[in-house]
Amino acid sequence: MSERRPGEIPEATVARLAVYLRVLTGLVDASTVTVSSEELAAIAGVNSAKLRKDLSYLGSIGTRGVGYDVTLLREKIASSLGLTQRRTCVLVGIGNLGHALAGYSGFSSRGFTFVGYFDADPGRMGEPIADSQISDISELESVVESNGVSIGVIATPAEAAQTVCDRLVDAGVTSILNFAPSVLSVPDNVDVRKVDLAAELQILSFHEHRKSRGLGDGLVESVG
Amino acid sequence: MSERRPGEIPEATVARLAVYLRVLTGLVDASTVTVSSEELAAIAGVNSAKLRKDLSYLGSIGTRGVGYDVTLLREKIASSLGLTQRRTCVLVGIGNLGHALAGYSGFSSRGFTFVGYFDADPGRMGEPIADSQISDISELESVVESNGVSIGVIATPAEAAQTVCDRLVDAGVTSILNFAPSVLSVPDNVDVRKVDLAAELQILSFHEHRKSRGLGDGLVESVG
DNA sequence: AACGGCTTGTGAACGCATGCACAAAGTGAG
DNA sequence: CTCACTTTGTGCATGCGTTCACAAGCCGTT
Ligand SMILES: NC(=O)c1ccc[n+]([C@@H]2O[C@H](COP(=O)([O-])OP(=O)(O)OC[C@H]3O[C@@H](n4cnc5c(N)ncnc54)[C@H](O)[C@@H]3O)[C@@H](O)[C@H]2O)c1
Ligand SMILES: NC(=O)c1ccc[n+]([C@@H]2O[C@H](COP(=O)([O-])OP(=O)(O)OC[C@H]3O[C@@H](n4cnc5c(N)ncnc54)[C@H](O)[C@@H]3O)[C@@H](O)[C@H]2O)c1
Repeated sequence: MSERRPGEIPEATVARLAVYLRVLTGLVDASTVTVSSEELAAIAGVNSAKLRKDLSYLGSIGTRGVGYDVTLLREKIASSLGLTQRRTCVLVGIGNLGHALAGYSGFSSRGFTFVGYFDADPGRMGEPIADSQISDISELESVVESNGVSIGVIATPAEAAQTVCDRLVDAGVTSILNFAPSVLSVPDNVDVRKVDLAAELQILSFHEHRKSRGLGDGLVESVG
Repeated sequence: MSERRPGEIPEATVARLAVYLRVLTGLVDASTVTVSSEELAAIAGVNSAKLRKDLSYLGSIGTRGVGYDVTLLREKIASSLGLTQRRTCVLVGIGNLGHALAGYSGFSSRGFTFVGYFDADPGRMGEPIADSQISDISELESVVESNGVSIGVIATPAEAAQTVCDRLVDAGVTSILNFAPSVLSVPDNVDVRKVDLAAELQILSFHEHRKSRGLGDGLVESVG
């Protein structure tokens, strides 16, 4: 009953696998051959037992008494994350943030190929961007369909996000990364991840607040 | 033992409070007076029981049979997140991403004031940016100390992140938002949140992989 | 003032995630 | 081959987070 089917990796683990992958790539570059769970966990900033449990979902990869083969482990994680094939993406909303994302080389080096950059502003049409150019949003569907794009990145204002999302989904996109501060509704088969930078700062603000509260006195304010 | 001290809000709840706050601000703008947990939860995209439990950590705010006073609830959440005072921040690393962040108006409108933009590139010194200008990284400490800055945002390359982080912490910053793909070590009293965009795409990639696996056959690939 | 209808606040059950602690399993020396 | 040493993989306990379900409480009506 508590058995987890092979291939069923917990969500929290998946998020950390991406971190391990990055660390391992660094180790490969440094020609490191093997690494113990203790070392790897230290670099990745996690508990070593947690790391071993995470890796155990991929099967038995390590060698007791030795550790993990860096190259092999890296490949195994990449394969689990579906990174053996490059994934095609489109970016919608080429403003402030969109330009930064388009100019970032880290996506390509990690296996993501952007095949389209779309904006609604007619004045931006044709503007060169990252070895390509900005296309009109009207071409979204044809590019998505002809390239079999599976991931859409939304960097439009919040008001436009749901509309853009609907168009992406209708065209066949099944994963969305949303930078707009808005909640998207999508069918069950579509995954959405959001990046809410203002919320990140507010969470930090909360902890600042909590810390400064503790300094003055040990009293808890209570009304009523 | 299972009692939670008043003021002790779970981490998962804090993250959602930021979302509720944004939704409520929208409702205030639309002159909405009261809202039920069911309505608010629908807009925020969460389960209504979860929302009520989240709000219950702030005290008893709603009115049974009626719902929540939008303005009051908004203020209560803002206060819990420590947003009654504006928070001062600095941004380090004014490249691709740094420019986008500096040009974003959403931070200021949500209570965050950036009092310094720093870069190590001498060629960028004095370049105008967001009603201010780029300062040399050597001025970091004095600006942080004289403004009582509590939040530092790092948008430098990964190699520089730990060094910048150490300087921020030494200067008195106690919260850090890190965009560089690197794990930062900090003292216990400092909070770090990281935004790893490539990891976000990799998590989506995992789910794409999982989805496409289920389509072909029910077989699990296993290498003996 | 009593009642019916609605919505909050929360007890309780469940499931997921974390971390300890150790048996199992491999290595290498002698 | 045996033994001492190292490190993995995991059973188990604990804690956190989510969801259900409902008693408690408030409002408007009669
Ligand atoms: N810039 C940041 O650092 C930052 C930080 C946090 C959140 N965000 C969020 O990211 C999103 C983008 O921010 P930005 O600063 O780049 O805004 P921006 O206004 O600079 O850019 C938005 C772009 O989207 C385009 N657009 C508008 N409607 C569109 C549509 N229907 N289809 C296609 N394109 C459309 C606009 O023409 C514009 O180019 C916003 O939702 C913002 O809240 C940005
Ligand atoms: N641009 C993106 O969309 C994006 C996406 C994901 C992650 N990131 C990460 O965000 C970070 C910044 O990305 P970017 O695209 O803006 O890179 P960038 O190279 O355009 O900008 C980095 C800036 O940091 C400055 N810098 C370098 N060392 C410094 C130091 N010690 N002190 C102060 N400033 C220093 C550089 O002069 C440069 O201006 C990187 O770590 C990158 O991996 C960026």
